[in-house]
Parts: sequence; structure tokens; C-alpha cells
Amino acid sequence: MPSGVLSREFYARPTVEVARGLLGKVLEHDGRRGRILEVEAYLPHADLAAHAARGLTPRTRVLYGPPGHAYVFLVYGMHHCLNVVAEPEATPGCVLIRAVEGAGDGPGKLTRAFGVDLRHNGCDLTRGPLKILDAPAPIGAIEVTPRIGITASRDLPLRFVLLTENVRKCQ
DNA sequence: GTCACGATTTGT
DNA sequence: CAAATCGTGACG
Repeated sequence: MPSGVLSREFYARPTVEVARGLLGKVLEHDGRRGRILEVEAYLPHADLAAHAARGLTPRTRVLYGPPGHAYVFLVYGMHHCLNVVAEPEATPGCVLIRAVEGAGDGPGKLTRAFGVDLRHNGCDLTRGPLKILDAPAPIGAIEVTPRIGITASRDLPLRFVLLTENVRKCQ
């Protein structure tokens, strides 16, 4: 039961806190809704896998903007990845949404199912049309693993998964 | 301007 | 395991 959009303050926190906090929250766009089940944190500093590791460029501009905005980019020329900008303004941390309930697993499948593409890059998630709604905190443990599909900074435990059995308990 | 590459997915 | 497919960043 979503109860309003997440506030700017929710996003203006350390990236890992935002990542963990996003699990169980509800992504909404164009009439479609689904709880966030899997995320990855991309840190503002000392994270070679993050786009922000190469500094401020035209593409990473939104990462340096205010928190609570969408950072969308195209991978492999065909799949869009949806990220949420975290940390205070000018600190380029973000959280990749890898799985949403009802859209299956995979960042590319999720954006396709929700109709998210490059046009949403820079959108304010607190205003819509693309937004994230608050929801009761999920009960139980969160699985933590290295991130998927990256080579640099493989050692960092920055992938967070809400186990499906815990999700069912919340329904 | 040119070029190699990628936070993926799908099919062989 | 390999192809599909194109925006981005590095270089000149």
C-alpha cells in the first residue's frame, strides 16, 4: 500500500543507505507499479565501476545534480538502465534498480516493462510522471553480494536483494 | 571526425 | 558462447 512519494531527504543520504532503503518501495510510471526487489549502489568516490569515476561529463551531469532524480543511460545500444541519484547535490552517488516486482529480473527488462528510456534522464522522482512511492519497510534479511556485470571494483559488496520469501510476508 | 567499448538480454 | 546495436568518452 503506497503512501505518497519519497521525499527529497530520503535520497539525500549516503548511497548505500538509499540503496537499502529503496528495497520494498514502489516504482510507478504510466499506470504500472511494482515493489523494488533488487538494487546496486554506485559510490561517488573510490568506485571504478561507477560512471562518476570519470568525473563530470555531459552524461554524468545529472549525477552531480540534486538527489531524487532519475539517471537513465543506454547500455549495449539497446537496453536502458534506471538509476536514482543519491547523496547531497554535487556528490555523484546513485542506485541502479535491477529488479521490480512484476517486471522480472534485469535492469533492461524492467525499463522496457515500465516504458522508461533516455527521455526520463534527469526527471524529478518526487514529482512524476516517473516516481517512487513510500511503502512499509520490508521484514527480514537483505542479501548482499558483489555487483553484476562489472569488472572494476568487483570486490565491493554493493548489490542488495530483497528475498522473495520476505516479500510474500509483507503482502 | 573516428573508434572502441559497455552497470544486458536473448538465442544458438 | 556470440550477436545485436548505438550513445558516450577519449583522442587527434
